[in-house]
Parts: sequence; structure tokens; C-alpha cells
Amino acid sequence: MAEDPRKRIELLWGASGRPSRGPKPKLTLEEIVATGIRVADEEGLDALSMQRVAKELGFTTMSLYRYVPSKDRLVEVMLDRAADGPPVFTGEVVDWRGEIEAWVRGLWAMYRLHPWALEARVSAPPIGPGQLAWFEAALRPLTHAGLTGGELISTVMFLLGAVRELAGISFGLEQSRARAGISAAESEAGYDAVLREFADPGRFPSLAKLVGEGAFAPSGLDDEAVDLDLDFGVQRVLDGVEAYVAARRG
Amino acid sequence: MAEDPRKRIELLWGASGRPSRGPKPKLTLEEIVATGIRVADEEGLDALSMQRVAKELGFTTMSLYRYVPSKDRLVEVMLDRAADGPPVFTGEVVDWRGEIEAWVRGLWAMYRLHPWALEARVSAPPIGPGQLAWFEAALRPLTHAGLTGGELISTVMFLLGAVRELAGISFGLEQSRARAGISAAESEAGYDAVLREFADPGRFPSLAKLVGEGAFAPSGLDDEAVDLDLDFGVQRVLDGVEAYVAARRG
DNA sequence: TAGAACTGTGTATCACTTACACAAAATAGT
DNA sequence: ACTATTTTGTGTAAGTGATACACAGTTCTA
Repeated sequence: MAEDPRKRIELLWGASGRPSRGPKPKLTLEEIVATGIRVADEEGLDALSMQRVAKELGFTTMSLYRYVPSKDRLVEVMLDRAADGPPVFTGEVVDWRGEIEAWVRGLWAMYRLHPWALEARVSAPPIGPGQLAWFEAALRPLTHAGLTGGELISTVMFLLGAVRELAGISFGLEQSRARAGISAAESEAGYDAVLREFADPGRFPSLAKLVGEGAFAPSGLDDEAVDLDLDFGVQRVLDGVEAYVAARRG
Repeated sequence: MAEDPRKRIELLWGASGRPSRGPKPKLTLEEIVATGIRVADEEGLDALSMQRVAKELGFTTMSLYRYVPSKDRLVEVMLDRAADGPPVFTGEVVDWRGEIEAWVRGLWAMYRLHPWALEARVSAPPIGPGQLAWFEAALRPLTHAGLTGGELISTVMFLLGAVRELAGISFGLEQSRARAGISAAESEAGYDAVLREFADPGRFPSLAKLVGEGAFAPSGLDDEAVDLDLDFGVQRVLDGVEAYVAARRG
């Protein structure tokens, strides 16, 4: 019953040796994946079904199973392919903080392009070519910053996680806003109002204080609110990394 | 078609006034939610179905819909209830870093108790009582550290995201390990081996170097590997916060 | 050139969410 | 007390979706 991890890797890396007998395949994994991504981009993960993908391609549902062992595996490959193309820097690292900031913005942009990637479950470390490319892209500047070994892995995973989660909330809100047909300001005002109603000062004193100060009130730059949240956190991590490396050297 | 956000909140807060006519309900929302949590705890989110919950309770599937508008809403409430009970500190904050560390460990423990919470989609900011309790618990020490307003929100969300994502990977691995019947060391060794095979030094130079140094090799403390990853990141954030506050004051 | 291996298809099964209508139960207003 | 109204739990059924399996046609290998 357990899945062969080898097959997973092979699927992600396209490393399956093609058989010599039998009819030539009329489809390719990448075609299927690209179609899946297109459907998910346009209508979300819920609209993604094997039947839907097959119909788009003009084949029967079951034909897809000659290329993909299950829908879950398909989504896994989609996630990897969607993650292709992190910002690329070459040569010597001259501004590691700038590179990480660009990396974070790039990740954010990737999620904006493929918001369904935030709906999919992620329960394994990066392993496909697309995921590894992002990992690599963050390692470069962080290595230059002075981190080594496990510190690097830790920091990259930490940043990946934070960006993903914040993007999930941001785009999730955006989507429900779109469905409800309200503006970002209205949405934030709604959240603010709910907090004002339920953030009981007895039970949630710090929160109530924060709400009272208007910290959740709609700002002028609505669309960027969560984005700004992200920036602050990233800056703190980078500050922390800098201090850590300095302390070790000093 | 759009969902009434009001109803969502009411469901989360149990704020629906009970009607006076009609038969007395034989079930309660909390009973249903608790059953759902039990099923999900034991067998994962995939095993959670309305039919399953109903059967456990000895009622028909459709009876649940008198208490919950849809399965998605049920899961939303489950997520909130599962999140109840962050570590509680009272009185003056004497060690804000220690409180945050305890908070992170508590969050980690919560996810260990309810790993299905990592499989569910989160696309909205914290709003139920359980989620807000965690928010509050982090605000307390961070406020004492010297952060204010949006900085607080940002930092808490950032930490929430990072912990969630790292827990997702850690427990996801743990689960596939359990299914495959292999040890943590074997699993890590497998990951290491895959990276050695696919981390081409031309394409992923920093990663290849890291792999070559054995950064992904199984450590003695297998079970804690990701946990340690998390600690490092958290420490950097806290360092960064400290530096930020100091700089502003200075 | 025969046999083996592989492809795409058609059919079918099973599980799941949820709409709808009904009968029994409980209350409100007379 | 009585009746109309509201609400509950149930039964039935529709609709969607993943995927197992067997078959017929296709392309190699020996």
C-alpha cells in the first residue's frame, strides 16, 4: 500500500526510461501538467479534476493514468513545475540582503500567479527540480551572508514557510473578497469590526488593546497590507541572521 | 452564492440564538466538532467524512447539516477548537523570549496532537476564539519586547506561518515514514541520497556544496531535526526583533 | 512474422457531499 | 387545551469524482 518514493522522484524528474514496445504515447506528462496548471490557475484547485484535464486535452479521463499514478501525484508535479523560475543572480554576491528580498518578492509573485499552489498540501521537503531551484536561489545569498550547514537549511525552510502562509492568507482573502464583490478596504473594515466585537478585553487583553489602537483598521494601502506584514518579518529574520553571524565572528 | 461571513463568525463563536419552537436538538455543534476532531486525529483528514462523523454519533449523515452548513465550515470550526489552549502566562512579562519560545513549542505540540490541522486549508486570518487565544498569547510577550501596532501583527503572523509550515513538513515526513515502516534515520538517509543524486553542481551549486558537506546526512537526533530547524529560525527572528527595538530606542 | 508490451478507451464501482421533502416533536398564541 | 408554526432527524436521490479492470489496436523485439 505504501507508495514507492522512487517513483515519485522519477515522476518529478522525468527520469522514467521510455519503453520501446507499444504505441507511441500521444500525450506527455508535461502536457498534462501544463493543462492542470492552466485549469487551476483559472479556476482554482477545486475545479481541477482528472476528467476536466482530460477533456481539455481531448482524451478520456483514464488515459491520464498512463502518465500519472494518481491525482495527488499530478498535483505534486504541478506544484514543482509551477515553482520553476526563481530570480536568478550570477557572479559574486554583492548584496545578499537584496537578493533575499528579491527572492521573497519572487516567491510572492509565483504564488500570485498560481494561487492554487497555496491550497495544495505540502508535507514533504523540496525535492523536484522547481522546488530545488528556489532552495538554491536562497542558499546563494545566505551562504554569502555567513551561514553554514544546518543554519542554511533552517533559514530557507523558515522563510519558505512564512512566505507561503502569509501568501495563503493574503490571496485567500483576496479571493473571498472577489467572490463577495467587496473592496479590500471593506474587507479589512469587516475584520476590524469583528475583532472589535469579539476581542473581549478580559479574555484577550493585548489583542483588545491592539484593536483599540486601530492596528487592524483599513490603511490607505489596502492591497499591500499583508505584503507589508511579510516585509517586516523578513527584515527581522535578516537582521537576526546578520547579528548571529557577527556574534560568531566577533 | 457568496457565503455570509456573519454566519461563519456565529458558528465559530457559538453565537446563534437557539430557536424556541421545534423538537429539542439531540446533538450539539460541539459534539459534532469533537467527534470530527477525534476521527481526524486518529485517521487523518482524508478519513473525515460527514458519513463517518454521523456514524460515530449514531445519527444519519444529513442530521449533521442541521448544525453545520457544510463540511468546509465544520473543518473550520474543528481547526479553531483544536487550537484551543495556548500556554498561559500571567502577571508581568519577565522573559519575553522565553514566553515566545514556549509559545512556539506549544504550537508545535498542538500540531503534533492534531496533525490534520496541517492538511486543512487556511486562507483567512485568525478569527475564532481558539485562534485568537494563540494570537493573544504571542502578543503579550512581543508587546513587552517593544513592538507596536502593525509590527506585532506582522511578527505573529510570520511566526505562525513558519511554525505551521515546518510542522507540516515534519509531521508529513513522519507519517510517510510510518506508512513505509522505516525509521527517521532511514528516511533522512533517503532524502540525502536523492539530493546527492539530483543536486547537480552545475545547476544547483550552493545546494550541491551543502549536500557534499553532509548537511542533509542523518544526525543522531533524527526525530528532532526539523524541530531544531525551527528553533534556529525563531531565534533569528527574536534577535531581529531585539535589534529592531534597540535601534529605534537608541 | 509472431509474440510481447504498451496505449487509449469503455465500463463500472465506490465513496462522498448535499438538495429536498416528509413525519414527528415542541412551542406560541388563541 | 388547541391549532398553527417552526424545527428536528430521516430517507431518498442526484451529481461529481477517483480509479480499477479488461479490451482492442499499435509498435517494437526476437
